[in-house]
Amino acid sequence: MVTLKHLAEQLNVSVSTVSKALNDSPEIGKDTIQRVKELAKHLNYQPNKMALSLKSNKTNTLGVIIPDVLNHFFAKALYAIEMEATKQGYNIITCVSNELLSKEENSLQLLSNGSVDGFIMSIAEETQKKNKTEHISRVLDRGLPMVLFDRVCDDLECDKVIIDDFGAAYEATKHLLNEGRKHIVLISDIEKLSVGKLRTNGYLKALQEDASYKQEPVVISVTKADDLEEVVDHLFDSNKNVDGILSVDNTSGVVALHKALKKGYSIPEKLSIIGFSDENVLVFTEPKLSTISQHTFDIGKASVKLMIDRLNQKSKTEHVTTTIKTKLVLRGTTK
Amino acid sequence: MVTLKHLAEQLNVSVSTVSKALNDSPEIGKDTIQRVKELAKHLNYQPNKMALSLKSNKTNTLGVIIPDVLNHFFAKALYAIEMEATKQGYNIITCVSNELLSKEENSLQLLSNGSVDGFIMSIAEETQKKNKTEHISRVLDRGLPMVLFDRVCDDLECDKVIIDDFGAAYEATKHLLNEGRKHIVLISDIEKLSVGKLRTNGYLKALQEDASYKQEPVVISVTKADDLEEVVDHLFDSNKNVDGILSVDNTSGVVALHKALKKGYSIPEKLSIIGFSDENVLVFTEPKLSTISQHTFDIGKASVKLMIDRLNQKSKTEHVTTTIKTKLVLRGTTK
DNA sequence: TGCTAAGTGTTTGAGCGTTACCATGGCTAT
DNA sequence: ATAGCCATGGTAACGCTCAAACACTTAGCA
Repeated sequence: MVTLKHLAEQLNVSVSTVSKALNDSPEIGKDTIQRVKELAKHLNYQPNKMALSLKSNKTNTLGVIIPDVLNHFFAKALYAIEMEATKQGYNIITCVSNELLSKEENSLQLLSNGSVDGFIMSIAEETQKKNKTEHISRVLDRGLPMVLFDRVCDDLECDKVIIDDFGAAYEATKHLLNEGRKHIVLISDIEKLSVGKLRTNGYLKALQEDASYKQEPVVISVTKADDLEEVVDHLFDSNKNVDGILSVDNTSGVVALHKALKKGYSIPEKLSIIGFSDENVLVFTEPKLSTISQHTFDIGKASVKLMIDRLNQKSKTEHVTTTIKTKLVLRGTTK
Repeated sequence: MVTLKHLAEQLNVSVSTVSKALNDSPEIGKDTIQRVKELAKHLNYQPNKMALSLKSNKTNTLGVIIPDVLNHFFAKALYAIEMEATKQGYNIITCVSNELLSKEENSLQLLSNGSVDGFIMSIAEETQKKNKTEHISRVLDRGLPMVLFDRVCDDLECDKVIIDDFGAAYEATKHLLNEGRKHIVLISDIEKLSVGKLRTNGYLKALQEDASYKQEPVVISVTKADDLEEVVDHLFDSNKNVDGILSVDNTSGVVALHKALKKGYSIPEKLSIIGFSDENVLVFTEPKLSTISQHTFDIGKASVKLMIDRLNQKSKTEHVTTTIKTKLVLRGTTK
């Protein structure tokens, strides 16, 4: 690895002259600057990142902790974060918590040693269930900025990027009601998460507000351990007259659609289905699933922006919560 | 941030005493060690990563460059890499090349400044098409180790993790032939990639070896720009008698299955389909797609292992290529 | 003419947080 | 006394930047 010292020796000047020359300092003569730069280019000199970070106490690196890369939502968020971070001159160190509190604690711990300038994260399922946040507060106390996205925690004082989960589910349910649906079932594999609860509440509220809706609300909660297909089968068995399904997670809408088609429901004539996701699953369904689009890319991008704003201003301004708009996209599974 | 200096001041000992105490040096008295450790724990002291890296010229960080996080194969590989790296005490800096040569060059360049101890990467599509590898050689020349996985390049002297693409496709085609299929079509959206070509060759070889197979081989190549569904429609139109489909990429098998069902083919009686992927898409199909399983998790894990082996031995041993076994998993779309 | 003042281009030195090596001082045992 | 051991302190170095110091030139003025 070629260092300033090497350059300095070759050019018979001091290390700091080389340093200043490379940084275009006005203190240095023009010809010297040129000589230095030429040699630097020729030897393919790269300033050592670690030395820079040590000196400046800035790493230009963000820690990103997501619960699950195999979940398309998080993969896309990660993609957006990586894109935006790169654009802004930051690298990202990625950790996957695997929905586990312990891994989350571990990752935060390990990266809080000057490895990163801040964290962008979405909280693990276990963490939300147990409602443990000390590990996060500890990071915050150290003065490391943090942006939480999607799965946030109201108790924590930091910047956040969320969507209007309640409103989105409310609007989707409203749409089904306006179609004249009389037996709308909600299915969710995220009922334990903050976002899941909010979406369920949106559904309940919409039903409750509609005086002409007679049916009791039906919330079907699936856990990771359950066999999703079995649950969906059971859904149809125990709700013979179902004419609307709202899936508030990534995948159950697709499964419900397949099962419904197999059972001979005519879609969207007799049964409407609305899913909750980005466009990833569309290639897999026929007709195309109507969905609430989360604009995942914008969520990731906004998270990075908030982080960089925070890093650029040491003055401790109020914490910001950005809400990304969702959009109900009607395709083939709604009237 | 609490440093050795802080601890030293508080304890009225020198910095080097603290350093040695924390590292359990036999030079230091037992009681001192204990006093130091207690305070360190109490103040939540963390050794500064940057200072350590600067000193030791080791970062314990790996650069991971993948073409596309939204592709399930790469997401899973990334997951495996992250898991294994964490287990071995390494962090990963993730970059997404987006299948672009320029981003790949950029990422390698930016991280070759002492940010990482080595690279694990899979080559971008554009890079493979243009067959440009100088940016990779440059990294290798600098002495940074690199492990290429899946999309490799034979010209580069480094460790590699691959699967037997040729053999896997050959075996799958053989299976279709053994079922008595007489008109087997291959569909691929990765025909431009090294792995795609190998798989196609496996298919061709199997057909060629079967004297009783009369039909000309049909290779349908889809590009990103094409509408996959249209192409599949066209496949069925122009191959009325198709009775076997081998999809050598991640998604086209699922689309083919859907279209075939819609067109009324009875599967697997009249038509067999074999896809090429991990288990991710299964939840979306009915019947379940038979696939060649790539053991993506093992690929990621093996990549990290190779890298760490390489890092732990400075003696320049021969470069290794690990081949991960594939497995033909027969489910609902084959007899 | 001689001396200071100001400017120019450079070097020196300290410090970021660590650790490795060497030095020091106090003690005991011969 | 002095060799030998123990516990600790001091220094340099990793690669970098920044403030301060230093030469050396030129201008300004008595």
